[in-house]
Amino acid sequence: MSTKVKKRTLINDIASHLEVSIATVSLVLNGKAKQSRISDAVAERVLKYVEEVGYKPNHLAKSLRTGKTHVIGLVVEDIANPFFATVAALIERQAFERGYRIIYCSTNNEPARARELIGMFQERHVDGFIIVPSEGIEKEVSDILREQTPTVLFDRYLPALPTNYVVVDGAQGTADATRHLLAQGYTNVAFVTTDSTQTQMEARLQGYTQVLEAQGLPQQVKRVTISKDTEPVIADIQLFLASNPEIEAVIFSTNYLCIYGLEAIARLQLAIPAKLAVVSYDDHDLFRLYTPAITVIAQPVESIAKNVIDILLHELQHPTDPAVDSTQGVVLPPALIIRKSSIRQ
Amino acid sequence: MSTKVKKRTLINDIASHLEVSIATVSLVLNGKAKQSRISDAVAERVLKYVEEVGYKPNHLAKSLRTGKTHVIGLVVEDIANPFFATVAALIERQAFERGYRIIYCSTNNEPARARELIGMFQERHVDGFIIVPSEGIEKEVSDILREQTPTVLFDRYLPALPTNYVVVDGAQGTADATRHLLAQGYTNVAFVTTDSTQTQMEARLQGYTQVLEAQGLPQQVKRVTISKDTEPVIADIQLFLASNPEIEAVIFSTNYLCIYGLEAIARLQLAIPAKLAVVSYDDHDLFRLYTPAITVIAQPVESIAKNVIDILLHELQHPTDPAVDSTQGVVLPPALIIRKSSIRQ
DNA sequence: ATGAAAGCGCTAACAT
DNA sequence: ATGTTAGCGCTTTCAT
Repeated sequence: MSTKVKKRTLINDIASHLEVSIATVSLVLNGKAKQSRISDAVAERVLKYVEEVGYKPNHLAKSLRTGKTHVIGLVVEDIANPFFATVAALIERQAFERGYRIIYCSTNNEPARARELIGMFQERHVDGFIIVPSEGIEKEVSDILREQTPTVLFDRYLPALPTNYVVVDGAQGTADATRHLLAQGYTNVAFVTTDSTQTQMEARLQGYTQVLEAQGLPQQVKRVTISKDTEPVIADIQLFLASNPEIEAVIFSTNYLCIYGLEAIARLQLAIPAKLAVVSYDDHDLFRLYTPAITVIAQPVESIAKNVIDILLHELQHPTDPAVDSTQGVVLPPALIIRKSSIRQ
Repeated sequence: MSTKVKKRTLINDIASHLEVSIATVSLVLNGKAKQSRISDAVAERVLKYVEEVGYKPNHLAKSLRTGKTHVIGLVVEDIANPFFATVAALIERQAFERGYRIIYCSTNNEPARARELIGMFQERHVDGFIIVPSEGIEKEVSDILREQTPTVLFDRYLPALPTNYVVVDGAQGTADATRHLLAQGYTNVAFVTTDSTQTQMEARLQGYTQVLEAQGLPQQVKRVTISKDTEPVIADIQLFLASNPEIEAVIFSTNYLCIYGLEAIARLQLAIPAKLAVVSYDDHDLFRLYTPAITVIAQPVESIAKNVIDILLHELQHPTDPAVDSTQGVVLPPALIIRKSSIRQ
């Protein structure tokens, strides 16, 4: 005598209880009653009983059969970064409402990990991908494209590949910030960025370069190497600022660089904005609440999420002919939010 | 002539190419070659060819057959909260290394959403659950337990239910912080918390109450109602502080309450710590970098993650007799990190 | 030591 | 209008 655990209700149980075939049940459940000319009476009985016993179809079996999992794989750089966390949350909510689930993972910008995660998502048979691409994963992404899995990149894109993408106009954001600083009377503006050559980083740098070149003003670009260990990053920024005392204002190309930068500035005891004006990319609790509050180039997170999910769901629901390139590239405008850290006193 | 997309390699293809049965291939792939007395020669040929063609078994089929998905469902309060984000990242990494995948979702502390998510994870046949329980989800959790799905709660637990859990000693954390403030000479210490009756919140409050009672000092407890809209929360804290000018120090029971609190304090232009000393739960970039830096009761995130995943994987790999209660409750110590915001000047 | 075959639960083409 | 049945790709028992 074995202690049997209560068994789940199966489609079979429904069918035999109702004395109809399992096909009828399946058809009704999948909203194909009408087109299969199943009588309303039967359809109703099925629906009622299904509700009554709380029958839930086995997704594994369903997916195995249909080849669709209704799961989207989301590969971001770092889910603990508020920018990505916010976009992910917005995407998740919208996808959920439209019947899709999101599974997400962070690459920490390590190509090896990105490859691993994409592979894992493929093994899990995701229906589509949303990817914040690290450098050097062109091959994996093009493999996905070849298999015709709908995919949207965001935050940056891979110029070599014809993909859908949603990005923010980084050149415009930085240019706006740079002009704002010049208008405040700062003439010696520095730009602190990473050593990455990803599209969004290059664009942000370009906005800075172009404005200063046009004005014939000196440029000071510092490229920082990001490591898991935060201390060297802070020390690097600190050294840069200490060795270039002529700098009056600095723009940080990402939220985490600015966080490190604020630490460096605090150690150097430079008053913001009296000794050094500060502008950062991305809004953040810290920047709003810092004393003084930090001026930021904010990215339109709601709009990013909406565009990403709209494009992806459209492709998922209207498969396109791979022969024609129906790829979409969306570029959204950033917004400069001016706070005390960049106002000349 | 249809344009056939390149077909995935199946276990069948492997078997027929190698002219062995698919059972042999399956057995070898699952490390059961030895116990099925398959010749080393054959096993080696299989492994070599599998490697060569990059065969990846279909997880859906595998799961349908075995009933195991090797996926763990992680239900947290808010994945954008750095505390949960950090614990989630640590759990994910450890689980990954041991062959398990994590899918996670935020409840925003809404019981309805928690129920929905747990249901969704069950539909996806997760092998186990890690849950930060909202109030009022005792029924769903006890359903999970009845189905004998291994489960671990963390951050708080459900006293009515015999579950595994990993929590931090909130009473001790708050008591340490309160004693520290008293030692600094502050006698009028307030405690700002939420209106939640979750175990961790009650414990944190208790630590405060007990210390002040023991000293015969006055207590000032403010319970704030959290809403999606941040403005009323800030206003509420601001009003509380403004109406009780005798308060010399305040302890916030969560990181987000303190963030709202800092905003309120800034609006009231109260100097920290000259006019008001501040201590918060959880460490955070903002607290480290704020001027002055904020004293915090830090939770041992690595240890929380390690305990959670160890307990869960143990249960997953060594199913226990449901008749005996082998449930584990782990209580970890917090650490008081003293910074300038609580040092009397 | 290896192979044949029965399912896991569901969908959908085909029969009736 | 409804029922029968062949798989989806894999694991595992049982037979050889």
